[in-house]
Amino acid sequence: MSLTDSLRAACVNVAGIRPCATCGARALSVCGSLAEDGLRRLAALADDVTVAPGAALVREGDTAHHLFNITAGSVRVYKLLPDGRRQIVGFLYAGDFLGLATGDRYAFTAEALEPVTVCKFRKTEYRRLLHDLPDLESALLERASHELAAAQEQMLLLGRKTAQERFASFLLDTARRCARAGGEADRLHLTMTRAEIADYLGLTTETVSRVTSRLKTTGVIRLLSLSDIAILRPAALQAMAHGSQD
Amino acid sequence: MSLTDSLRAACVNVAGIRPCATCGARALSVCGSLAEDGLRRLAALADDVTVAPGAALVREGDTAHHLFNITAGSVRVYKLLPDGRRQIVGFLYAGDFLGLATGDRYAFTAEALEPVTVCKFRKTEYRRLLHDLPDLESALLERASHELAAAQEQMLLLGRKTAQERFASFLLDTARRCARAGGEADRLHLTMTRAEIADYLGLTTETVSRVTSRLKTTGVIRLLSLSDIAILRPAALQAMAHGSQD
DNA sequence: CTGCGCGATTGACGCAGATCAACGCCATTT
DNA sequence: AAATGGCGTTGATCTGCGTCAATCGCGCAG
Repeated sequence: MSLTDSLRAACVNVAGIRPCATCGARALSVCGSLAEDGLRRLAALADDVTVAPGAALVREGDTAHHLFNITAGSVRVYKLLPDGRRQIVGFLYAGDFLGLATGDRYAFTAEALEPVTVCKFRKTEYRRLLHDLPDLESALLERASHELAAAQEQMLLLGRKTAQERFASFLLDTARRCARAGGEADRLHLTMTRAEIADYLGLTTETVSRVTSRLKTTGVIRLLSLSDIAILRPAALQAMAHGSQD
Repeated sequence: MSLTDSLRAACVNVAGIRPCATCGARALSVCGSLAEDGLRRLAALADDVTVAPGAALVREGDTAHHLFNITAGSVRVYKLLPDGRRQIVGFLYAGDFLGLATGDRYAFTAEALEPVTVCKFRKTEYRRLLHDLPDLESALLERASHELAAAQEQMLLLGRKTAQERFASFLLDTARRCARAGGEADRLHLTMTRAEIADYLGLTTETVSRVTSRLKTTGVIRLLSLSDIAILRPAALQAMAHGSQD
């Protein structure tokens, strides 16, 4: 792995490729806050890495040496209880930052759902750079604020919403993200399995499946395939997500 | 209220009182990162406010004009569903910062549990100050990271833990906080009601009460009063919190 | 094409925790 | 001291979702 890394780094440096210039995730990411000069300094620290589906970017309990910027693909971030119960605390996509909620050690595991590419940074170097680039630090703080607000919304979901309300909220969130990434509204693509959705929503796969069927038979959504969903009645879904009856 | 505020502000300025110098919360707070000069500039923006029990610091949906630093007392932060279901997303104590997870509008309500004192800042002014005081911004980012990690831990609790595991986790967290605030380990003081604990843990008051009784009869804890608890078997509580049997 | 295997769906049943209800405790008021 | 009211506890019952199990459907290897 470190061999692969150094090969890539070498490639980037030697060939003089400037990945940031062509990076589709830049506009969505904290890097978007940086001017030419800052971007160059950031790029000098970045290690461009590809991760295969199922492979881990970081593991819960490991010493937190690195930070990541997702540039393509999607990632599951989760915590485990000793007996194997899993809570997925978030899914990450292009533009998302991984490692904000990190102290000395990672408190979560992050694994690729699809082929993923990331910009990988050494934490020590990144920290030094933050000191020099206040814009980057502001952008990170901004990002952290949003994540915190999202986390609080998820606590409301996990603590107080019914299965149907949870799933409706999840579909709307996902649709919003897909739209922001350039998809059409009322259309969404899932990169994770039912089991992963369940572990994100604090449910079981069976319950996720039942709720999906119900939304299908009531004409609120339509399944184009297992992983592609059309929202037929957005208002109804919205109402459900916020706790109105059926 | 704005009269009270201006009187206090005047008092601080005219009488030359420097509340930071005597502030018990400074060591616990982001202000702790500031040198003499930065602290003076921060203090110049601070409005020292007292809030009565039950009164709101901020209300969900209001335009987010202010940020707060809790200097004494405790606060409940919660979100509501339209039908009244409540999720308390956190309790705040001396040294805690309120307003990190804030965009244009507050996404939560914050109310005093006890008499509370805060340093209140105008968001616009605070932001300008952040620009000049990178140490403060770093400290805030650090704080946001910790909060995010805590939020993820709470998602694990809400999504995957049993009632007993949730309550055990809550007791340990609270005991740790009490210890950090100068109390003895294995002893804790609750500033909230059973209903508030329930709304924090995604349970009902009845379930909180039943679990408390069980821990009492199994000799894991002892109730000195309704709001003061001694942990008799910390290891057992720890095991419970992480999901071991009984 | 056929068989295999994994993920998704559907059904039957059970249980942890919610709901409903009664009561206890204690502080405050009159 | 009696009445009031808010909070906490305890018991009986109910239910949403989990658990267990069977089946389906689709992609893939041979």
